[in-house]
Amino acid sequence: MANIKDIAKRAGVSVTTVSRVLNNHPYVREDKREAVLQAMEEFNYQRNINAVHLSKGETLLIGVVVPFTNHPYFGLLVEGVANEAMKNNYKLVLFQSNYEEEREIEALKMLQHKQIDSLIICSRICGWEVISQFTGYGPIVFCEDARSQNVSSTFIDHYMTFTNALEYLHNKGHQKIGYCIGRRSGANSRQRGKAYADFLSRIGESYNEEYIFYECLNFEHGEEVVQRLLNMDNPPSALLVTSDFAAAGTVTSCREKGIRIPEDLAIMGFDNQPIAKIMHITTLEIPLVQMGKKLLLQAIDSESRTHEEVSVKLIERQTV
Amino acid sequence: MANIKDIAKRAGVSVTTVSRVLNNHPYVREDKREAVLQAMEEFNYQRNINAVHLSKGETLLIGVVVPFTNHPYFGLLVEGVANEAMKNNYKLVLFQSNYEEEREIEALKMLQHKQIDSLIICSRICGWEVISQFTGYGPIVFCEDARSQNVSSTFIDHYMTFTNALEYLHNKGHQKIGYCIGRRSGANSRQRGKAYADFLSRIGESYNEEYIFYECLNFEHGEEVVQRLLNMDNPPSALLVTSDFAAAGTVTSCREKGIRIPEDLAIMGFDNQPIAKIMHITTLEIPLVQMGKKLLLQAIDSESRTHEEVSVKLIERQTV
DNA sequence: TCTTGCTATGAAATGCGTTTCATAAATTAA
DNA sequence: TTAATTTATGAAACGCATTTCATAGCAAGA
Repeated sequence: MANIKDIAKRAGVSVTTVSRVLNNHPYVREDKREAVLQAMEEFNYQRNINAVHLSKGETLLIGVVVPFTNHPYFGLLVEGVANEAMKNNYKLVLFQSNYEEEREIEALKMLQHKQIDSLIICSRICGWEVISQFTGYGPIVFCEDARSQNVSSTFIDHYMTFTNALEYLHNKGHQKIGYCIGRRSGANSRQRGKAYADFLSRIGESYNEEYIFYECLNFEHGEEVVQRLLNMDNPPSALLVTSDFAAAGTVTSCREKGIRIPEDLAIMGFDNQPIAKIMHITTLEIPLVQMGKKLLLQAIDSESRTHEEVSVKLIERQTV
Repeated sequence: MANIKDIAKRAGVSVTTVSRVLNNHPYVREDKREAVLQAMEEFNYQRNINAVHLSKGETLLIGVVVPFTNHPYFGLLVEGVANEAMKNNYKLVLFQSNYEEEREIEALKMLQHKQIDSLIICSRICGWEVISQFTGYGPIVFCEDARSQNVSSTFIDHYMTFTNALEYLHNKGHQKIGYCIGRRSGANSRQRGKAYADFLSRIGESYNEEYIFYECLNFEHGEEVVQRLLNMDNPPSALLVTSDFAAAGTVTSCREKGIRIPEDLAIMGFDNQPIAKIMHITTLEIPLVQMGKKLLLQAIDSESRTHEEVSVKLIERQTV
């Protein structure tokens, strides 16, 4: 394959001039520019991106760490990131972590090695003490409240959101409220857990471990929830389900088992995915695509560290 | 940041020796190896990946083109690719094409520029005359029958599969059968369309454009299908829905509208996603994760071009 | 003792584009 | 007309690791 030198020779100019043409720098006489372009055409010249990267020290590649790629929550988030990346001429390198710390570290190391320019971590696993070792290598952006860290973040105030949701159910007359969540650990889960505990003590209910359902990520997990519900002596009358798909699964399974919604069980979803609309699920709208966009913009801004809070909106439908 | 030269100087050896240590080449005396390792430790040496790429002419990056990232079909497929990529020390560069030809070409150009080592195209848009211009730059792997092309592929015989599914419904007593599909064009859609037309003429039914539903990708599209069904004078008695999520949406919507399944309408899904199991949807199991794995293995095999046919399995449940 | 062959090591070439620096030529301002 | 700019261009340095080639030392086999 022809390289810049061949083009220069062919066009009768220096490599510098070719580079100027390549990068649209000024100060190239029109006839020389033409000659260069023609030579490139003639040799079907392709510039070696790796040489460009080496030279410029940047790759136009941005890493995105998600626990799963085939989850609707991260699907929408990544879609938002991907759309904005496209607009800004960046490409995405996808890391599926499966919530394994090692995978996240691999991504951080790619940042360190400058194989990617920045890194977006959608659901952090590593502790901050690990993350902080890498902050010097490029922007790291989080999808959680990271205001105390030297990184950028786009986040939702999960404590407040969860509190509001619980209050809403309480105002609708529910006293026994449970919730379904994706994972036990994680900053977001912790915030929600705290909001839940605080809420319970405020309304004078005791904390019932049985009312919390973990690993509720997808449609299919709704079935397990209902199964456990059926085995309870004193089941909750309302459930906050932190994923519309899990909520939809729960609703579907309830219908099958003859549990009336919202009479026997009120269900509130999260995200406002299309499925929630179709199934008339009351939910909290989280602007995932918009968040993805913000995340990417923060990722490509290597100058400043910013924190953006995004607010959610209650969508009232028929399951509460 | 320290480079290989600094390390060499510090360890009192040549850069070649450092490179040997770096790449586990033989012929380095133990004490020198130690010295190099220590120097690397001391300077917290990170090798410049871009220099490695430039030098080696490879990137350990594989591109994956999907129309949407947040679609369960591609979600599972990419998961399969991602898992296998991890095992083989490759990373993925994700291209969301939105079925725009230009996006696919961008990916092909990255292959051409050697920014990625190979490319997996999950749902081709460009014509073969375009693709063939890029086959010389690295392996391009397709998720469709591409036996006639100089590329690798992992595919399903959609003609046969669709035919079998139609026969199955026919054997169950259905004469008026319609189908829902993602997009109008595309190799797979065409194969299915042909199977459908051939089937109709075989059973002596006339082709009814109304019985074909396009843009059926997700749960929410099921509702539209049912809406259209309700407006028909002579609706089909069975529907082949080429996505379990769309099938699930259809089932849900039918229940809401009082259409009994399978009595009034038989529904057969595709993929055997978890949602199909929960909702007892009869479906055709497509081993997406396994296909993803095969795709990746083909992508990293730069020597040979192979074609692997994958077979599907009928999962009988309650919607037919 | 003389080959042959392996072990060990480094200099230099290679991959390729960008950017800095120096210089020359052409304008514009004074 | 001279000084100050602006325009135009190229040589060389730079980013950095890999790999080829040459060489030297040493051991085993003939």
